[in-house]
Formats: sequence, C-alpha cells, structure tokens
Amino acid sequence: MNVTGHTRRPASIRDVATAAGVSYQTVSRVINGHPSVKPTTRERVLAAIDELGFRRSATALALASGRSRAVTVLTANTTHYGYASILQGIEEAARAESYAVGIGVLESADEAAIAAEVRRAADTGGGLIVIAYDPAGVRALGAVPAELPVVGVVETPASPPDPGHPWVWADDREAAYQATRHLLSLGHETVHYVAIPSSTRRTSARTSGWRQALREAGAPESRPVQGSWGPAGGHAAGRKLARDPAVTAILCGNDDLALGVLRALHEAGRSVPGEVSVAGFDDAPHSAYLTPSLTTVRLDFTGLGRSAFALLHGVLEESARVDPHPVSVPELVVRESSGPPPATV
Amino acid sequence: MNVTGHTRRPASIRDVATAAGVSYQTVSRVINGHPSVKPTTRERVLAAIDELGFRRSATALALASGRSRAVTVLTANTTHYGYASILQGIEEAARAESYAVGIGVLESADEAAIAAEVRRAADTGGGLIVIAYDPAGVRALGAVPAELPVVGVVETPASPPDPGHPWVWADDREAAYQATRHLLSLGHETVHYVAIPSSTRRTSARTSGWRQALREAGAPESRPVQGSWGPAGGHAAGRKLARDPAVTAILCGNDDLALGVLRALHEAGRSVPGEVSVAGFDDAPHSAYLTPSLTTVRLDFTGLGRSAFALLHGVLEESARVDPHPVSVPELVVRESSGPPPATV
DNA sequence: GACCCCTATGTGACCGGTCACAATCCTGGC
DNA sequence: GCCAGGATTGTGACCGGTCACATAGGGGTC
Repeated sequence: MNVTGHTRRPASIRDVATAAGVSYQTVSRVINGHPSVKPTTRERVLAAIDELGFRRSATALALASGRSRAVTVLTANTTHYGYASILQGIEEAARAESYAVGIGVLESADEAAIAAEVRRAADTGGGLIVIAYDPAGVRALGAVPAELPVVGVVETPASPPDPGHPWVWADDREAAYQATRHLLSLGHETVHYVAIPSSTRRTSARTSGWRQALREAGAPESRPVQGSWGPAGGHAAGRKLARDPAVTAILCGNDDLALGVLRALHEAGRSVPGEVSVAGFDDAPHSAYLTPSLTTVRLDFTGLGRSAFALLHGVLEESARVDPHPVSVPELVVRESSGPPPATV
Repeated sequence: MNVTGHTRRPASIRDVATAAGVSYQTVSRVINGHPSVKPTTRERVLAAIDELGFRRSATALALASGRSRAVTVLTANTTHYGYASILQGIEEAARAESYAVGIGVLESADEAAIAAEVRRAADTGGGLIVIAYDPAGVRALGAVPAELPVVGVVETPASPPDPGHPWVWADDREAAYQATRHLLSLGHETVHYVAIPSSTRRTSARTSGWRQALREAGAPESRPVQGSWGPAGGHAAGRKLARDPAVTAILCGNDDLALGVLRALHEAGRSVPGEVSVAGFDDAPHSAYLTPSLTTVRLDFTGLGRSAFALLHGVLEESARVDPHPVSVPELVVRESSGPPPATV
C-alpha cells in the first residue's frame, strides 16, 4: 500500500519503529530474525516495514557491524572467455548468498598501479578474489595485505605467491597433459606448444603438463613458442611454425591462440588436420563451430568461479567452511582439428 | 615508517587527530583539501596519516555524506563480447574517476527476479547502468525506481522504455544499414537476416536498418530468421537458410551467430563467399581470423561503456555535465566472407 | 510469598566519517 | 589601542544501523 508521493529520504529503522510503536532495537531484532520477539509485535513491525517500503541500508550495516557482504574481483581483463566465465561464476554464487560483487581491472602490470588498485579494492571492504592467471594478477595477489580476506584463482597450485592465502585452481597441468597425450597417441612424433603469457617467471602449469607428456613418450622437446592472449599472437606464432615442415602437431595455450594458428596454417597452405593437427585449450563457445572445429580441453571456469566464492565465503563467515582446494577435472574434447600425421615422412 | 605489528583496527580520523594533536575535523579538512588549513598543520596531519597508514573508509563516507562514488552495472551476461566490452569500458572510465564498479547479472528474465536484482543494486547505493540490449535488460531498466540515478545502454534510442532516464546507444540501425548496402552493392538480389533476440516486442534497430536498406534498393524482403546470442543459434538458422538455393547473402545480428551460419553453410557444402556471402555484426576479436575471415560492422563497445559512465557521472555530480547522447559511429569492415553472388542464376 | 530465571523490550554508546555552527587567533584600518 | 572580519580550529549532532547492558513482566519452585 505504498501510496507515498514525493521523493523523500528512504525509511530507517527508527521510522519503522515509531510507525509500529516499538523501539528501533525491536525493529532490528525483527529484520535479523531474532527469536525473542512476541509474534504479535513481529507482525506489527513487518506491516510497518511493508508499508514504509523499508530496506535495510547495506552501508549502515557494513559500518556498524563490520561485515559487509561484498566481494571484489580483481582481474586483468573482463573480455577473454576464461576470465569472463570465472567472473560469471563468482557473481552467480555471490548472488545466491546475496553478496555484492565489485570488479577492478588491472590495466597495467606496473607495481604502483597494481598496488593502488588493490588498495582501492580493499577500501570497498569485504573479501577479495584475485584472478592470478597472468603477471598482473599474480602481482596483485602478492600485493594484498595479509590481514585481508582473499582467495586467489591461480594457475599453478604448487607455487602460491603468498602461502597465507587460500586459492582454487583448475588442473591445467593435467589438461595440457591429456591434450598432448591425445596428439601423441594419434601418431605424431612430437607436439609443439604455443604458450600464453606465463603467470610466473617459471614455466606455467600448462607448459609443464605438455612437457611431461612429451618426456613420458620419449618425444623430442622443442621450446614453447611465446604467444599472447589473443588470436593475433597465435597468428604470429603460427606463421613461424608453418614454415617448419617437421611440425605436425601444435598445442595452443588457449582457443584464441589456436584460432590464430589455424588461420596462419591456412594462409601457408597447410591443411588441418591433414598435414598439421591443432589443439586448443578452454573450449570457448565458438570453438565447436570453427572450420575445422577445434579439438580442445574443456575447463569448468564457471565452476571455478563458484568455488572461489564458496571458499571466500567460508573465510568470511564461520558458518560453512568448504573443502579448501576444489579442483575441477578437465575434459578432452576431440573434434576435427586433430588427426593422424601425414602418411609418409 | 609503518612498523606496526599486530592486525589491528585500521586508523580512523580520530586516531590521526590525536597523533597530530589536532581535532578530527581538521583531519577531515585536510583529506578533503579544504583551503583554510594552516600549511604547518596540514604537514603535521599528513605526516600522521602517512605514519598510521590511514585510509578513509568508503563506507563511512557513503553513510555520512550520502554520495557513494559507486556504479552498479546490470547486465544479462558477462561473457558475450559486446557486453563484456561495455563493462570493460565502464570500469575503465569509473576507475579514472575512482568510482567503484559493482555488477549484477540478470540471470532470468522473470519479472520478480529482475525486480529483486534491481533492488539489490539499489541497496548498494550510487548510480546504476543497465545494459538493455535484451528483454531482461529492458525490463530491468523499466523496473528502476524513478528517483534512482540510472543510465541505460540501449539498442534503440527512439523508444527508451522509461523517458525519465538518460541513455547512450551505438547506432545499430545505421550499422545494419551499411552492412546490408554493402552486400546489395556486390550484386545480391536481396539479403537475409538472422536476428539476435529482440530487446523489445517491436523490431530491433538492427532489423530496421536492414529492412530500410532493402526497401531503398527495392529488394525483396524476407522474414528475419530468429536466432539466439550464441553460435548454436546461428548454426540452426544457417541450416534452414542453406537449404534455400535462392539465398546468396546473409546478415547476422552478431559475429557469433555469423560463425554458426558459416559452419552450417560449410556443412551443407555451400561455399563462402563463392555461393553465399555472410556478414556479421560487432567485429569480435576472433572474426578477423576465421576462415573465411568475416565481413562485419565494428562498434565501439568500450567507448559506449565509457560514455555511459560519463553520462551517469554527470547525473551524479553537478560538476561536468556531458553531451547527453553520445553516439559512436559504426565502421564497416570488409573481409573475405562477402563477395559477388554466383555468376549465373 | 520470596527468589530465580527466562522472555520481551528499551536505552545509551559506537562504527567512521560529514555537516552546521561556534570559538579563537591574527591582521589591517582608523 | 580598539574593532571588524577573514583565517583557523574545535564542538556537538547526525547518517542508519549494531552491540552490550539494563529493565519490566510472567511462570515455576520451594
């Protein structure tokens, strides 16, 4: 029955209190579901709340109680498929717990800029989730003050930049291992690798999974070709590889790189999968519709995001602690872009 | 010189005040750059701030002053290229003005769910930007209470769902018009259209731009084929169109749809652009690397996001009002997927 | 009937800032 | 030397909630 007219200041608990003829504390008890409130009183208060259109101020709640029910996600990018999916997963889980989701983009990998961004995020209050798949993210994770509740979404669980912080990860190493084994099992002598920018100075999880598969098979190892995140990087790398007739199988650090590689091979007149097999990483939505459709490894980014939030939620609230390090299992998706090597050598 | 040890409560302005030997109000004046503070005093306060590592609480600021320096972006999706790019643009502009960016995903188009999400966003305080490219977004924009500062990113400026709210838009109509003209100019008798889900019950801006070009050229008009957002929808639509030998040119509502169409044509054995020309919409990063590379219309989504924020910023703060309805000019990008129709009919 | 405990409710202080107003200091003009 | 008036600085109340503690009524129990 909200027949109010003018744009006026929203109702506070004191407004509700006077309307219901009780004290503000009683109103507070009602909205918090405190047990010892007489049913009739509760009814009266609820009616007043309804009539005045009262909504509890998140700001005041945060200030008074300390707990803010908010997460800020720090990421280097929002447009890449993997990042965007993780974000979507976080948002989904956060919404279910009625947490607010904030986002901060780490535009530059510059120490000072990152520190500033981390401070800004910290000012917001609440928890932090840092997507640390790239140098900027890794630095940001490292720059988070120890007392702040934070969860990292990392590439390599073996080397968390800051041991005090919990993290989630997808098993990239296993995924790369599987993809490489798949290519080797088709008969390729070896597999070349086009890498995404490494998150650390050391080799990435994807790189080491690839290498491990080669070693186990006794296949010759080549240096990974350094790519970027997008198709342009893959295209450049693909041009180099296309010139080498010995190259018959290429694993790419993500599907966008693979797309660029595919294009470069096409331009060089090398057929896929006839002459060269290509495998991607991530199973982006478009990969199934490329021509040739792309063999890749599917990772559950959305689930990863949800896990990250669940973990943070556990850190923030005593209530439901969760399994510290959930791992999603990668799934090899074989499509048209991979096949046996050319018959004769 | 922050040699503090334990994890203790962050410093407040009163802590700074006692440390500097002044009143809390003076500290407030210093952090707000108020002119009438004696330089020596200011120095002392700044030193204390530095030493205690003081950071002004955004929460307390918001509560006390009312202004919250925050934007919440409401969107149906974060993973699609266009949406993600708009978001990135908003974040970029917001960061420059040191605004916090929140995000809420409209998972369902259900009225109640949307209303709940809008309320949640409103609770956060600050401004709202609603990406109203789809039914969920349009509804959300409509559900925003009149007193809330909000900017819509809409598809069709002609019919803003709520006239009270300002909006920005990219000239989708012009873009579709250009793309259609391009295909017609190559000699195609007509152009078929695979549509994205319309944001309104009426036809979308893209649809009407396409139709206008057909009318002006006196080309026969067909009913738009209803697609979805992703490549799967395009694939389904493409299969239908591939069966009709009269179809020689297809415009798609976005690049993902075009990808699906391309794939369907390939599977049906119809060559692109030999037998059929295809054009997309948006110029997603991967479109240049497809085979054939995709003719499309580039839209400056990031710029659109920046404009949206600028507009909201103007609404929120008296200071710098901006040009109410900035429009970015679409740019036709001709690539391999479009060409003249087959020689004989 | 005194005593105790539990239920139901109210009161004052506080979270960390801002705002409006009062109080003090200093300086120039006459 | 006195006073107006701007420059500086301080005080109390408030934003909208929460928290810790006090207060008033009922039942039991002995």
